[in-house]
Amino acid sequence: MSVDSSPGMSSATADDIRRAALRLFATGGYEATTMREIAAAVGIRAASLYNHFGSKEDILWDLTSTALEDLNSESEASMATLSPDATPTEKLLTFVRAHIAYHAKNGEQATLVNMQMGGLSKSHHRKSVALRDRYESRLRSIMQEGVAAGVFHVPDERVASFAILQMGIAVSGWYRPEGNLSVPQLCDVYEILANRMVAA
Amino acid sequence: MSVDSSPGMSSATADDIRRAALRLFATGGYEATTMREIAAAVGIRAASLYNHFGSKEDILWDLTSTALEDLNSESEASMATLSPDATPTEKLLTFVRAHIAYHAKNGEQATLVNMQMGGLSKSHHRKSVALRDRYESRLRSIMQEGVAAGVFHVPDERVASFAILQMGIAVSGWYRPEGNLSVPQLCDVYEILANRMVAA
DNA sequence: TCTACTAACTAACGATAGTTAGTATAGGAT
DNA sequence: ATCCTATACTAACTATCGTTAGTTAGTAGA
Repeated sequence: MSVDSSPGMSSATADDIRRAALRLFATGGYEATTMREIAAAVGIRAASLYNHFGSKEDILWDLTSTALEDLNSESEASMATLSPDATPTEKLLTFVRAHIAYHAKNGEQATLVNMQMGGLSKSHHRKSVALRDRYESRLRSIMQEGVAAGVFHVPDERVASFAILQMGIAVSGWYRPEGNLSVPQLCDVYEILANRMVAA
Repeated sequence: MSVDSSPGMSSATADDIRRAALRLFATGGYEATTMREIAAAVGIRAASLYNHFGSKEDILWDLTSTALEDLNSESEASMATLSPDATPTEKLLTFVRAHIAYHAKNGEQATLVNMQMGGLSKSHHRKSVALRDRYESRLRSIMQEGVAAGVFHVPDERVASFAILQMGIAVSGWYRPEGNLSVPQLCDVYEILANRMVAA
């Protein structure tokens, strides 16, 4: 028995399972998806899934934790490109650009995180919420910094943060790369909208 | 056998079932909620639910269609208060105010519509999507009118519409009436944010 | 060549889901 | 007083779920 389960090393079959489960969970929901459906999408039998993952919830947790860690690390990597004396506006726009880019390029992962976290065990759910909070608090800090510096003027900094986050998260629900907007163009649009929201 | 099922006339027990199912579906998800759980929340046995609704999906459809019709009718009622020569800005702010008020006051209904429509039958799902599209297209029209009149300046009117819709929908996920923001205050905040998004 | 391991298979288990059948009871209308 | 309807109950059915057991074919290393 091997049961990779860890998002690090993994066989080709485990990756096939991840891909199939991600698509099925995101489109049909975690509870509504059966192990037999996942197996059929991969081309094996349901019992063989247990050679790669310990349980159905293990697959969900694998996908969820990977998605949240990717989101955090891509966001942190973007922010790290800024000079230490960047203005709050520069920080905000950089955050928004990474936020939009992730949600445009990883629609299924984002959908999973935003709609299917209820399928996780209590312990995994707690860890996921912590990762999500860590991500969201980064925007809250930027917002507070801008307000304190007098360059952002928002009626309520908590509400404004949620609004910016959520309009980006929604991108994962409708954006299609084959449409008439490229990802950089989409990021441009949201940079403008976010910038207007905080400017007096 | 009576099986009211229609959102019009209904017994007190049917309303109890609606309330319990709404809460359970919204918090735990449709697929993850069992008929026995709903029944227990009402204080009856699972089989007795079938005196009031034909199936589990019937309950979901009852709640979903009611929610979408309420959303549409409240929005239309708000727009009807405007004079015929109202400006695009007045129309936008009126739409946003009703949008936010509904999502603040009806968090569970909104959550249901936004996350659990996948549990509906194909036919009911089609009707729900049509109702939702009717709602969303009203904002699109306002946006187009404002852009055509030269008073709105948005980088992409489709994206801007989605952004305004979604930042309001998200309110249903976090707003609590016992917090430090009243519904009118919350509407004020979002009026400002939406107004800024379309103003050059 | 023998061995150990991976990963697939078939078959089946126990639990639980939505649902139905049949029955009992209370209250209003005739 | 008696029917009738509404609504509750108990009991059970059937389907399907996630999961386990036991087995087998292929493969890399000693």
